[in-house]
Amino acid sequence: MSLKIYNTVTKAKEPFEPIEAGKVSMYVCGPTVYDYIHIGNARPLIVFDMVRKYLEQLRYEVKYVVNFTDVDDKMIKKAESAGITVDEVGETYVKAFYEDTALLGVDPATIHPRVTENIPEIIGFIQELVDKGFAYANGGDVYFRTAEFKEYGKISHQNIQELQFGIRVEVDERKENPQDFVLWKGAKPGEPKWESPWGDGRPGWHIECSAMARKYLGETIDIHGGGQDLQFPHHECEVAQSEANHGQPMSRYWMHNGYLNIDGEKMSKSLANGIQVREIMKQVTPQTMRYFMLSTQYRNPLNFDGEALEQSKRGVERLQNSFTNVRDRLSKLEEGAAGDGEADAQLAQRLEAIRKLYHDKMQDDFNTPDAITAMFELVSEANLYIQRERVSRNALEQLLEHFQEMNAVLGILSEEQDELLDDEIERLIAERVEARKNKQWARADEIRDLLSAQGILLEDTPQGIRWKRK
RNA sequence: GGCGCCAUAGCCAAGUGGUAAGGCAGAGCUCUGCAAAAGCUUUACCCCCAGUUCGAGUCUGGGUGGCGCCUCCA
Repeated sequence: MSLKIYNTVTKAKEPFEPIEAGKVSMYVCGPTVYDYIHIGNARPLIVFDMVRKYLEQLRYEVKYVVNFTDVDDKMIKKAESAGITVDEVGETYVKAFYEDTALLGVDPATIHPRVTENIPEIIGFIQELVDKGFAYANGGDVYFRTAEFKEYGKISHQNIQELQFGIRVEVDERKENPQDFVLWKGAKPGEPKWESPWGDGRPGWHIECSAMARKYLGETIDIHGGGQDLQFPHHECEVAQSEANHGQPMSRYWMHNGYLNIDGEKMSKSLANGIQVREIMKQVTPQTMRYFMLSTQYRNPLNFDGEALEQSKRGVERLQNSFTNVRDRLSKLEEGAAGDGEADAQLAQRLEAIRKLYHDKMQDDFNTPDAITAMFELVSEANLYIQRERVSRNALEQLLEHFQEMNAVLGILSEEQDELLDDEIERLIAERVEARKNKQWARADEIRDLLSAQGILLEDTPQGIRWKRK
């Protein structure tokens, strides 16, 4: 089996073939840095982090670009209300972005370019469009001439004639056609501005991605991703700009993740149900959040609520217990321990089947729910195996390696080794071992309760005592 | 008005022609000094009605019920 990706443009799963063998260029639209990122931002971040990591697991060299929009209306408004500069707003929330994504187990992209650092490239891009007749200046603004781009509508699958323009947002009278969109906005007094052939101003929203994708990844890239909400108008406009200018596809594959709803409703300012990542992550581990986000296929809608989170937490506990217990069993294994040859052979066979399941599902348009199922099957095998009297070092290591392979992409297990780092606790554990040997059950229970109050759970196994943090 | 998505057990969620994965929760049992962890057992007329087919959650048509987009929300 080979990797298949659902392409929004063709509405079908297509075999993945990058432009250059062994390499993948990937662009995902990042946030406008005017506030802390919210739980809705977290979904594409986690989804495409997973995609990137899986591609890397397949040995692709991935160049991953996520931009920051650090100048636009919202930025300006924020700067005004906070009494600071637009640059300062950007600095603050870019920094916060890195902190918050780290809480989600999301790795930084290869490059995080900012709009304000790419103004010359953006102006150059617009100039090319003007020169080619795909754009026109009017009253300090520059607009894209949608009538000149025949394929306008191919991302959102909208018939341009049927779109109702001006319903939600007023149509600017400087446009030739209502469906035209702005590439360059003339600056109003007090707004951030850059010099351009059309007067002082700043880039429109869509042009930045076209310009930066080209600069960092080339005229045609392999994968372009983002939330479904960006499908129209943002990606539609990006495609129009880039393909009008270059005469070749902007991206071979377009991926869009589904919406994240909150308590069954769309997250919106009017409902005031937005949840900041940094707030919710005070209560949730990265593993639980990723489990939650990846337990539904990325294209489907996902509902965020307390129960879903609780269920995710329990699921992670089962996975984590198994992983930790395998490692514990390995640590207690005496030198030269031999397993049961037949059982080991059987296990090896099962592990291979589970590994295949994982990859088959991941390669089917990143079916992470089924990939997680594969991990649960691994849990079942692991739990049965470690209860055997005779186990082999090799088999235990194999189990751990299979956990780790899946986890490298999913990030739903903590692989950190807990340390006790406390002599008093170690003393109590040792004392309890003695107490149990002498059948002093009252004392044994007392110690267990004592440690439980300190967040240390004790579990008795045939191989000895096992402890873990709550 | 146009375009599109979704409907599977109490909850979450796979499955796209061959008599329904997995997880959470619940019940019972086993193991355990007691626990915990774990194991075993147990829970589905796949929204409705037609049709295609030897055979349909799975394809087609029609309903019903949710939801999204239609210029700056990931």
